[in-house]
Order: sequence, then structure tokens, then C-alpha cells
Amino acid sequence: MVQQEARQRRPSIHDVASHAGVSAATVSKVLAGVTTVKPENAQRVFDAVERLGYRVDPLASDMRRAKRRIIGAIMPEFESEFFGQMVTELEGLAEQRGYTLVAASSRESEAREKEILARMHDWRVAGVVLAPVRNEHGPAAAFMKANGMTGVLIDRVLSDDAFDTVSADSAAASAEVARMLVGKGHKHILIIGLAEGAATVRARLEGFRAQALTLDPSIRIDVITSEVSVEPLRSSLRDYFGRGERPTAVYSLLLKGTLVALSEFRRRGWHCPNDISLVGFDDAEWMQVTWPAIAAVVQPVRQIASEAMNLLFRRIDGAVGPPTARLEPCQVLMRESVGSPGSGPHSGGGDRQQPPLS
Amino acid sequence: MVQQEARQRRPSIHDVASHAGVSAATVSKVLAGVTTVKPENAQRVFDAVERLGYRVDPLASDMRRAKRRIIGAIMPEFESEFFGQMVTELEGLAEQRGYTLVAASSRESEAREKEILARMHDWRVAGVVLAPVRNEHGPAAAFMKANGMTGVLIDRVLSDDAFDTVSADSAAASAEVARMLVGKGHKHILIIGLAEGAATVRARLEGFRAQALTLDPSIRIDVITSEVSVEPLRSSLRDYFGRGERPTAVYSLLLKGTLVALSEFRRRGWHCPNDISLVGFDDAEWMQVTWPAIAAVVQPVRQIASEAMNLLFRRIDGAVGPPTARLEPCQVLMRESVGSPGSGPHSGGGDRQQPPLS
DNA sequence: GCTAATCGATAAATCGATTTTTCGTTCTTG
DNA sequence: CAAGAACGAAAAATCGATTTATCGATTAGC
Repeated sequence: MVQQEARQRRPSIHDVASHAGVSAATVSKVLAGVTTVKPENAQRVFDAVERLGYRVDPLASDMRRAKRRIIGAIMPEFESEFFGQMVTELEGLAEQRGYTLVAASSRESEAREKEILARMHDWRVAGVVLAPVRNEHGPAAAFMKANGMTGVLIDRVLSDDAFDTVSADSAAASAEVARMLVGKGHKHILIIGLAEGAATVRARLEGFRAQALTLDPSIRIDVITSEVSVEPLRSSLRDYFGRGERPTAVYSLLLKGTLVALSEFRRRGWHCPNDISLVGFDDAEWMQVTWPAIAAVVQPVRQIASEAMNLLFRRIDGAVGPPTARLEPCQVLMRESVGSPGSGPHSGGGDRQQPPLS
Repeated sequence: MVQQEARQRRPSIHDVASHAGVSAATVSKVLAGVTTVKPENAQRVFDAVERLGYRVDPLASDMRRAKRRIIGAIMPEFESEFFGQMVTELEGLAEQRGYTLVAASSRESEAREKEILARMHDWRVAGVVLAPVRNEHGPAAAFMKANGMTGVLIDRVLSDDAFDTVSADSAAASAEVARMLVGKGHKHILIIGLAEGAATVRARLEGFRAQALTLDPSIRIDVITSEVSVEPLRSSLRDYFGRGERPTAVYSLLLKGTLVALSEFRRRGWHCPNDISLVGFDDAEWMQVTWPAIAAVVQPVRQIASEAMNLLFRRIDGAVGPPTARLEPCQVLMRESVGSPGSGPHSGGGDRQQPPLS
């Protein structure tokens, strides 16, 4: 490609047309791969494109079509590995198909979620991948429905009557966690989570409970959830331990819960797995390098992203039929943070503000 | 806003015009806030907008202006907290000004970085926030220069002759780390890093070295860097320890290096800070809940994002003058992973594949 | 009272592509 | 050899806004 001298204005399709001695319509057809153009003219168009360094303006190109080659992605946050990877994957998949991905963070707010969606509707995006803040019944999905937008719901979602959904099979993963913990001999387990994703959280909870009670009906399962943010969860957990409750294992249904649990263990000077075992939903890179390594449920990010995009483009291409609800299998990584109860001394006792360093 | 019945086609400015009994030009002027419109007509326009639920199509609106209200953001990755927060901040700041942010991940590849940039140029973005994979001298910045694009370079960058730059003051932060480590009595310190960000890494290195040698000229500073990816770093580190080298502290110049160091410590059964101290550049949420908590340099993400956007919009609005090079101050969080050398037994010894669990 | 300046609004051009319509050739075919 | 089909390409309409040029109706000024 030869550097164009005038860097002020980029060459338009008309510049190419006049250089090639044909009309703009012909240029458009050649670039679109239409075969009813004389080979000689096609060659002259290619030459002119090369000489001018011409590239199609996607904005102008999208003007005339109803469905623009833009995909919107709305995630609750970008700061976690899970959603970070998700956006990376989605972006790559959109690009492969010649689409541009516009990603936005709802910052865990349903109000913002709806605003972003309205803005994406303004852009007349071809489709939306929405990871809702709460669940599939929020105002964002309703907005999409009311405006006839096409989209796919992922992550904190189980199934919907209007949109395809793709999420991790958290129930199955939780059942596997239950098998492992019960197998290790745990008889008093605490589950912590946020009620945000209603159906999803319930799936994880029930998946665990059903399996655990099947294996050992005498098992005791306590549950601490918080409706809104993570801070109430922290204080509830503190109260719970403060009351003298001593489960031998904790299963956190979300990453931030795992962090809260770890920090509460720290506060009390408890070590995993001697004093208490810990498993968290959602893996992170650091979990395998800390001491102890933290056991975690790994969500199949790539599969979720790829399946979501497949379904989305099928709908964009006009596929009809009832919405599907996909569940992608997770992997459970058992690491050192899980042991058998009673294998080490339970350091019970009071609240040490400053944990010992050795 | 009243729900429109026909959800097929959204109302255009002409629909509003005919409903209000005026021309499309008048509608455009009213919505742009031009005052030379009879109040009565303006009111009728507002009424029609309300009744039809009309919203401006940003694509069509941008067609006629040279600078479109789109900002491009290119990050090396989305998976880390740092870049995740960065994108969130940039998105919010762009939105505040009525711009749409299109973010893309270069996935640590300079080739991809340039491709993305070319695509953003196709979109005729008003400006670009580029966090280069290597440094300010890469092909991406050259492309921006050659095509007269306006942009700001951030993060792995010190200063440039064409673009404003904003980054963390890593030299000052590294000097502070040096003060703290030397203050604790460390006399043999290992620094690990990637040479990717040439100037930035050198700044961190020299910032540390200069300060450390000033405080204690007899101090020994070893440096292990890898040119390309993180895996060679891991093996170099393994070799280094395998040769019997026993620094009392490690300073990692990047997050992934901190993870590599931790995993090597694990492999050898060394604990922080008894066996070795550790400080890392770049903080992460988990670092304060693990045991021990990991000392880290916190980068001022919000300040970098906000300053970058300020500079960018100043240029978009036509500001001229030589490019500026901003350095935003970091915060150093000393945590339990740093202690004094010799305060605990150095567990020296060989390579234990399986670290002891208690 | 007639021309000139002012005001408000409309018609038309524009942005850069795509798509439909029209048109001029060449090739068939009766 | 003339009428019609087939082909290739140009002209024109379109997408939905913004901006410039134009125009008619008041108002001002002399």
C-alpha cells in the first residue's frame, strides 16, 4: 500500500471510481465480490484501491443496512478475570465475522444496564450479548423484548422465554463440590453467596444441597447470603463465626465471597485446610500460587462465549424457533485448601486482630 | 415516552418533522439547542419527539462530521484488574462527553495492535487511547503518526515526540520500594521483569537501583529479565535459585512476575517473609487476603484514565503545542510479605516437587 | 410607500457507502 | 434483418442525520 500524501481526507469510493475510470457502483460491486463485472474493470478497481490505500468506511457502509455490523456486549464489570476473558473472546469472535464489538460495563447497576442498552439500540446494533446484573427477568431484557432486539443472555441466567441463554452448569459443578467435600468427611458446611443472580444462585445452592443430602442425610448445611452487595455478607459471616459456629468447610458461590471468606479466616488466624476447608466458585490465576492453593470451580469461558456468539449470529441470520437454554460443563479443581475435618487442630478461640506471622 | 406500536422501523428525524408540522432541518436545530427557532415550533418538536420516542441515530449523525464521536481504546489485555479498571474508567469518561468507547485487546501482539488501529482509523475515530504492547516506539504509534490520528499513549510509555503520554511514576515508586527494603536491612535483592516496556522497565529498574545504591553502596542487586513472554522468566528464575543464589528479597516489576515468584517459592517450600521477602509492581484484590498479604505498588488507575482523557479531548478540540509527558504518583502498600532478612530460618535446600502441607 | 434588512423556516446539498433502476451494447433467434 | 433477450455499467435513489443556500414574510428605514 502506497502512502497517500494528502493525509487530511481519506479517499472515498468515488476517488477510487474516478481513478479506475468506472462508477462508484462498480467499485462497490467489485469489493463485494459480485461476478458480473468485466475482469478488466475489476482489475483496474483493485489497482486503484491499492494505489490509494482505500478502505471501506464501516460507518457509511452500515448506513444503508437495517442490521449494522456492530455487536454490543454488556458485562456487570470488567475487573474480574472471568468477564475480562469473556470480553476478549467475544471481541475476537465478532471480529472473525467482520463485526465490531462495543463493550460496556453496567457496573452492577440495573439502571445503568438499561441506559447502555438504550444507547446500543440507538446504534441499531445487530445483536447484544448481555450478562445481566441480576437475572434474565431484569428491565434490560424487558427493554430488548419490547424493542424487538436480538440478543443472547449469558452467565447469571438459566432460561428465558424470548432469548437464547448460555451459562455455566453451576448445579452440576456444585454437586461435584458436594461429592468431594462429603467424600472428605465434612458434616457441617457453610455456603455463602449473593442472592443477585436469583435462579443461578439457587441452582448452585440446590445442586449442592441435593447431592450432599443424598450422600449423607445427617449433614448440616448453613447458608449465608446477602441481597445486595458484598459488605453485608462480610458482617454476616463475622457474626456467624462470632456466635461460635464452626463449620469444617466453606463453599463460596462467587469470587468475591471467596475473598471475603479468606479475609475472615485471616482475621481469626485460621489456616486452610487445617482449621477449615474452602472451595470457591470461579477460578483465578493467583489461586494456584498462594499457599495454600485455593480449590475452585472453573467456568468454561471460551465455550460460553463461542456458543453465545453462534446462537446470536444464527438469530441475526434470521433463524426462528423457541429459545434454547445451554448449560456448559464446569471443571472443579481440588487444591490444597480442601482437606479432611479434624486432620489439624481447630484453632477456634477468639478474634485475633493481628494474626501471628509464623 | 409512549411505546411505539410499529417496532419494525424506528422513527427518523423526518417522522418527527412531519408530526410536528415542521421541516427536518428545524428538528435538527431544536435538538441541537439553536435559539433562532420560534418557541411554539420548538415545543411542537419536543412534543413529537416525546410522542414518537425519537432518539438521534449516532451513526447517521456522525456521518457528516469529520471527527466522529467515537473513542478507541487499545489495551494489551482485559484479564488483569489494572486494564479492566482502566477500560471501565475510560468508558465512563467517554460517555460523560457523549462519546462511545470502542475497546479492543491487542493480546500482547504488536501485529494485532496495528491491525486494530487500522480498523479504528477506518471508523474515523476522534481519538485513540493506546496502551502499547511494548513502548511508544512501536508500529502502532508510527501508524497513528503517519495517518495524522490524534491519540494519547498510556502505561508502558515514558514520553513521545508526537503524542501526549500518561503513565505511573514507576521510578519514584521503585525508589520508595528500595528505601523500604534497604531500610529493613536487605543486602541482596533480586529484581525480575520483562523487557517489554523497555523505557518503563528501565525506569523501574534504575529508579530502584539508584536509590538502593545511594542508601547502601555495598548492596547486591541481581536482575533477571526475559525479552518475550513470561515462561522464559520462570525457567530463568528456577535456574537462578537452582544455582544456589539466595537473595533475601525479590522485587517483581510486573504482576505476572509476582505470580511466577510466588509459584517458585511454593515449589521450593519457601515462605514469605521468613525465607524471602516479596514486593510486586501492581496491586490486586487478592493480595490483601492471602497469607501472607503481598506487598505491592498500587498504580493510580483513575488518575491515569482521567488525565489521559483530558489530554485527548483537549487535542480533539484543536489544542496545539508540544506533547506533554505526565507521570502520576503511585502508592506503595507494605504488607506482611516483607520482613527483615534473617528473622526466620532460611529453608534453603533442594527442589521439593510437592511442598509440605503443614 | 418602496426598498432594504431581519427573522424564521424550508429546500437542497452533503457525508460515503449500497442497492435499485435505467440505459446502451452485444448476442440470439425467428 | 428486425425484435427481443442478456449483459455490463452508469445514473439515481437511499440510509438519517447536519449544514448551507434559498426563500418568503415581516419589520425597518428613508
